[in-house]
Amino acid sequence: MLGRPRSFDREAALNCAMLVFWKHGYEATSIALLTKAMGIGAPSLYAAFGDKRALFDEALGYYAKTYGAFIVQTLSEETDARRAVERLLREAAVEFSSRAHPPGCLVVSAATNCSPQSAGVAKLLRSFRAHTVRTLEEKIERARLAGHLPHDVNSRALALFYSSTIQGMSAQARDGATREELQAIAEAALRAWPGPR
Amino acid sequence: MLGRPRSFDREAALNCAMLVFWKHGYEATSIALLTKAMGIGAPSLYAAFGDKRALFDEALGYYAKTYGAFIVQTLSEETDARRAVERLLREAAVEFSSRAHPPGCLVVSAATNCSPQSAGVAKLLRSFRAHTVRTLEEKIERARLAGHLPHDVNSRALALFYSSTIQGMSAQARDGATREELQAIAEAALRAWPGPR
DNA sequence: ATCTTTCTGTAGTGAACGATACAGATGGCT
DNA sequence: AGCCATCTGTATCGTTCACTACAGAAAGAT
Repeated sequence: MLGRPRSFDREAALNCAMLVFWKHGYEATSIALLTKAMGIGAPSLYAAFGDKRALFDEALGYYAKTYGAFIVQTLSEETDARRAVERLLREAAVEFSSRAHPPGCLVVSAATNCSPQSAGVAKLLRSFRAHTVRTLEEKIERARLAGHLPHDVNSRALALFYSSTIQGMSAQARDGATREELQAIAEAALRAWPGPR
Repeated sequence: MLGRPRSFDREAALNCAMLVFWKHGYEATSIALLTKAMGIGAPSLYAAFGDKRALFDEALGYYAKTYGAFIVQTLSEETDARRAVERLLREAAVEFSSRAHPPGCLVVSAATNCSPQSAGVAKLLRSFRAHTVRTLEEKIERARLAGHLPHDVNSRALALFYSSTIQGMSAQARDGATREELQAIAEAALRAWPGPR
């Protein structure tokens, strides 16, 4: 190691940047807003993270490993489709409404309003969401083939419904919904799980 | 009438502006993008509509009277709560996925990513959505008191669930969901309507 | 036909955007 | 202690932002 050492905690700064992106979204977050929240100057930001886009990509990765980890974990740990969806929705209700960080989900809400020149960010997040839908769909399809679900269930449609529920819960959280309200939404959505009526 | 008459159709221009706001959201829509889409110069825009915010407000009102009218109409015409929700979701599925205009709902998606200085737009749209939830909640509560629903139904929670479903459908439409997929989401959500299982 | 009033196009306003040049500060290394 | 690669703060880059001053064009009123 040579030269003057960095005067700030890189991970702590990254965490701060992520919170700002989470709250305002990619485009609406200015470098000035970031440097203020991270407590560093612009040159330090660029030296440590590249440019705004690279910082966002890294912040997104950090989100996936921390606050968004419950989704990845649930999808990998829960083999039973019904249990996976239950846990996904119930944990989302708690996570999205936590006062310890911005409401909702960064992957859902960080790039819904995009000008043409930063369409790449919207595309990246969309691919993240598409991956979640696909994983959920496969899980449901396996359950259907195993006979845990009626044969006429449309796996893709069901996966889209619960993905849409998560996006709706994120939107409601950003509109100020409380934990109890999000939990009620989750339970209502779970009533739509296929089965004899 | 005195002076040189306006060389463009004001309502047609307003319609174009609305489509751009619908597609990119309030902040990500620049004046340059607007003037290009409207086919007029910046001074004409400012003379006819005021400033960017006033233009957005008027575009929002125009949206409410045209593409978004089905929500207002459904909420005013359908007295039966169940029928209102069914019609809301089924018409939203068709409307949100139409190729004749940007996907999703302008009220849901035009100001989700906002910098602090245009928080007023986000607040305005949020109040629109809150009004919808309240109207739906009152309709459901009346149905519950009339005995059309189990007594232990939480009217607010159910209204939030279907509002959340609409927001989720808008998000899915923007992610590229087809009409059939949105319809499947709507039907799934309708399975959550309270009743004996 | 001329006047008057408004609109249109060019061209440019100050401010904020993302991103940097530069010089001085800093601390591990020899 | 002195060296030197790297970081930090100031001050600024060119671009784009929302917005407008100004001059010429256009048509109803007379």
